[in-house]
Amino acid sequence: MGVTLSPAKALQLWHDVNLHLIRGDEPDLSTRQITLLLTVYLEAPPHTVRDLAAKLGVSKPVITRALDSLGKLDLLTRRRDEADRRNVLVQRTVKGVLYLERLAETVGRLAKQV
Amino acid sequence: MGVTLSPAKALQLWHDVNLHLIRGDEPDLSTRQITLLLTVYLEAPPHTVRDLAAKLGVSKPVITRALDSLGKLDLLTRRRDEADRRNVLVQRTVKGVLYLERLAETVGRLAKQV
DNA sequence: TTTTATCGTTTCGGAGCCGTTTCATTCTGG
DNA sequence: CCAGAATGAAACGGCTCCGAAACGATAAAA
Repeated sequence: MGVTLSPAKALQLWHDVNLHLIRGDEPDLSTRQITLLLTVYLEAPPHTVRDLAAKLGVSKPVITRALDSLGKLDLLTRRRDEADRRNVLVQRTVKGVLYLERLAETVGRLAKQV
Repeated sequence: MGVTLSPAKALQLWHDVNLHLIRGDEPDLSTRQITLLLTVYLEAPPHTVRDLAAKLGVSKPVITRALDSLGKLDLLTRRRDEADRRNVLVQRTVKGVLYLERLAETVGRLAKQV
């Protein structure tokens, strides 16, 4: 349960992954965007704008705009909640799954090299 | 040599650390800025603007501006190279050391919880 | 039904980051 | 000594992000 990571190796891993993200062709996601994306994929639905804003500790417009950006990239999608049409439900996409699979592979591979 | 990290744990770790960065009071650093900061602290000096730009795969003005931003935060500092006054040498600061120590502690602690 | 509350979006003004191009300073080789 | 190369910074235009406040749509309460 849990992985032991010395301070030096933690920094090296953080450096290597970020460097990989910079050098890659993938579009750059902000810290808030990647955290939002991971939250939707790691936690159980449903995900509303309000809930996501609270979980991330940011304002609702930040979520709305991040959903705009991530939606354009097909990494997430929105749907109206028919049970309560005030709500918007945030859902996963195939491209989002593939994106995070690549990210997980990268982190895992670089951790092994540390 | 190296740490084994399953895909699920890699994503959870990436999520947790980014969430911690968002929620913290620390000023948000861009991916390029944090990578630059880590490069200076992990690799041996001297560090010139040109070398750092090449290592990160970005243009020189990106480095110049990142140094402006990180300099305002006292995380890095500039000094003229007296041997070749065209060069600027990027150097570490006490605040930068402390900042990265905190980051390393955070990554290590959250990795243990994964 | 009418009023109140909730939800997500839009608007507004401000700030930061980006790449390209241009520039001043400094060094180097003929 | 002087023309050319190298270095980092500044200027320019474009894009994105941010929080606060105002807004319409929907639901719940009175």
